[in-house]
Amino acid sequence: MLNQTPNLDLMFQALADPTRRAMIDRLSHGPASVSELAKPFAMSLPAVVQHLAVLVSSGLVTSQKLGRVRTCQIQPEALSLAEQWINDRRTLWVKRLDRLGDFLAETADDERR
Amino acid sequence: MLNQTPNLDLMFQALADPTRRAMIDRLSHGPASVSELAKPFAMSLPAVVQHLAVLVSSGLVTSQKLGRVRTCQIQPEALSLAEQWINDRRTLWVKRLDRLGDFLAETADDERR
DNA sequence: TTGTTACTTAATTCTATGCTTAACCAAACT
DNA sequence: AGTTTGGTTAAGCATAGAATTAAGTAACAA
Repeated sequence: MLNQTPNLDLMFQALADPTRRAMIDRLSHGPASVSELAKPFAMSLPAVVQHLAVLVSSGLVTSQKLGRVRTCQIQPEALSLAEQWINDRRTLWVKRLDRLGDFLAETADDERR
Repeated sequence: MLNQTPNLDLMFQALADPTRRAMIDRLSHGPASVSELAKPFAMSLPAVVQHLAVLVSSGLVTSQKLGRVRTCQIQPEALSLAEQWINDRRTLWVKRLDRLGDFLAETADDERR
């Protein structure tokens, strides 16, 4: 059923487009139909739907159709995954800086003796 | 000096490529030269340098040349910015869920009376 | 049943991205 | 001085991405 296997390539690719980020922004306030999502944009409906498809296949958004309206919502676990990846790398770098700081402090300490 | 004005489009675009994420991963352990960065990859040096250029113009990485070797390092504030964007949207969604939960709990409460 | 709404599909166009090879430059050895 | 090392520049190519228009379907409403 789910073809939204979360994948960092697809997720970051999806987030790289301002239209798609605006759509996520909208969805962060609650679910929306395709035409609701499309309203703020000066582009054709098929274009919006293509953007939506990118978001869905990245796993960041899910959607289901009821009658003739398709409702979309954010997938917070997927967002979390992307967030985590960045955080992990950033944290690693900061920890390394800390160790470097310790080392320099120690060296300065040795100098003083 | 800095053409790395952090820009979400460019940052997420930069993060969307596995080669570039691997480069960031490498740099999260400490600075590296261009050829050090290139070593793990089965692609030409110019290709690696092009990836590096994407990272630099996104603001995620900086580099400077000393003699003939260019040293690269991660820019954690830029990473932070991307991380923040995701976190803000995800958090908004979760808060909305909480309010919805409260509402449903209240409604159930009313039912019981 | 006829029209309108809410999408969906398909074909096309144009630009951007990721890669390659070849040639070049300048610092550092020998 | 000559060579290797580390990186840069440029040109070209193939694939992927963002948009368009036109035509189609299926649900609901009058």
